[in-house]
Amino acid sequence: MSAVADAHDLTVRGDLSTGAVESTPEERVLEALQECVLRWGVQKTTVEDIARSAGMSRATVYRLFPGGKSSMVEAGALAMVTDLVDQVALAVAAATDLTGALTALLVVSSTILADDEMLNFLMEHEQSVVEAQLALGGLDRLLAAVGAGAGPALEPHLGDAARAQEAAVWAARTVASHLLDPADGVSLADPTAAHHLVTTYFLPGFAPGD
Amino acid sequence: MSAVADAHDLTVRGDLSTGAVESTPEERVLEALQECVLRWGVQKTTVEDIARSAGMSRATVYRLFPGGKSSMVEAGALAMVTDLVDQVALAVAAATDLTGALTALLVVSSTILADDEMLNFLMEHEQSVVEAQLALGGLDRLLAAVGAGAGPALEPHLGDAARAQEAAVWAARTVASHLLDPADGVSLADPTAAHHLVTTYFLPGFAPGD
DNA sequence: AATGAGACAAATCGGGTCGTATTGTTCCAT
DNA sequence: ATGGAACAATACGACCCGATTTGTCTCATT
Repeated sequence: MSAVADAHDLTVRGDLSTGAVESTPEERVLEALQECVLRWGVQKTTVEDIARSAGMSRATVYRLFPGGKSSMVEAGALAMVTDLVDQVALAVAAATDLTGALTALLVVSSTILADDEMLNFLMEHEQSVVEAQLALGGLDRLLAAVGAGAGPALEPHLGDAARAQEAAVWAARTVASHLLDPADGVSLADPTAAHHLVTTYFLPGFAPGD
Repeated sequence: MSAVADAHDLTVRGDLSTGAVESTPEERVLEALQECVLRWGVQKTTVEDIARSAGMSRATVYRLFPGGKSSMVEAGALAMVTDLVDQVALAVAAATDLTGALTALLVVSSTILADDEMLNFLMEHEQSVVEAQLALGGLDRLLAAVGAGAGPALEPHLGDAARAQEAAVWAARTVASHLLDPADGVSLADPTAAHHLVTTYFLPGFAPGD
C-alpha cells in the first residue's frame, strides 16, 4: 500500500567497480533522476525531465515507477541507504577487533555521507527534502537498516546478536545526530576523533561480561 | 542586535515551590503567552491576545518586549531551558556517584521534557515552531547550556572540568536525539533503561584513568 | 511484448489581486 | 508608568487565473 512497499528491485547487474556495464531500466531512471536533481533540485525536476534524461518516454517511466516522482525519490534514497549499509558492513567485517569495528562503523558511514554529492546538494539547497525522508519514522527505518545490515558484522566481537545490533543502532544514531547537527567541531569522519569516542563511550561497556 | 541579545531578565522573584507569589511584568506576559499558546497555538496567538490575557495593554507589552511576539516566544523558550538546566543540575548534584549522576541527568531531563505541557502541545500541533527554535544553531546553544549548567555538577565525579562538560553535552545530545526521534521503545525517562544505557555506554570509559 | 507518441481530465503551482487583521510606533491623558 | 487611541506599513488569507505537471489511457510501431 505504501510507496515503500512498491520499492523495486534495485540489484545491480554487472560489475560496480568497473562502472555500470549493464543496468536495469529502473537504474537508468534513477541515474537520470540524480542528474536532474543535481542540476535543478528535486522540486524543479519533472517526470518529463527524468524521462528525457533517461532516454525513454514518460509512459515508460510511469510503467517502471507507477508511484510517480515520489516513488523514484524514495527508491533513490533506498538505494543510497542500501549502498551505505553494504559498504559499512564490509568495513566493519574487515576489522579485527571490536574497537576497530566500531571505529570503522563511525568513520566509514560519516565519510560516505560527507562525500555524497547528492546528499550535500540536498542539505545545502533542499534540506526540506531530506527532512521529509527522515520524518514519519524514516530515521527509525534507517537506523533499523543499519542495525540489521551492520549488526551481524559486529557479532563476532560481541557474541550476542542482540547486543551487536543494539551497538550498531546506537552508533548509527550517533552518526545521524552529528550529521543533522554538526555542532561541536568534532567530525566522526576523522579516525582519531572516532577512535576517541569509541574508546571513551562505547568499548568499555562491551569488552567482557555485563 | 539579534533577538537573543534582547532576552530579558527572567529571574523569578518569590518562592517557586509555593507558586508565583510575586512576579515581574515580564513573567506575567510569558504566562499569558503560555495560556494563549496552549489554547490557540503559537501561529494563531496575537500580541493583543497576549496583552488581554496578561491584563495589560498592548503598548505595555511592546514596552516590555520591544522585539514583539517572536522575542516573547524566544524568551519563553529560554526560560524553559533555564528551568530545565537548573532542575537537572540540582538532580545531578544530589547524586552520590557517577552512575547515579549520569542516570539522573538522563532521567530527569527526559522526564521533564516528557511531562512538559507546552512542549508536548507544540510537538503535536506545531512541530515546526519547535524545529525553528532548534535550527540555526539552536540545538548547539541548548547543548552548550546543558553542558555549562550540568557539567559542573558532574565534575566531582570526574575531576576534570572539560571531561565533565563533555559528558554532559554527550548525554544531552542523547536525550535530544531520543526526544526528536522516539523510535525504539526505549524511554530514557525510565530509570532502568537509563541506568542500563549509562552502565553500558557511558560509565566504563570514565571511571578511572583514560 | 515492449516502447513511443499523443491525447486527456484532474491536480498542482505560481502569480496576481483584494480586503482584513496584525504589527510596531507614536502621542496624549491619566 | 500605564492605558487608550490613532496611524501607516505590513502580513495574511481567500480567491481567481493561466500554465504546467501529473497520472492514465489508447493506439501505432518495432
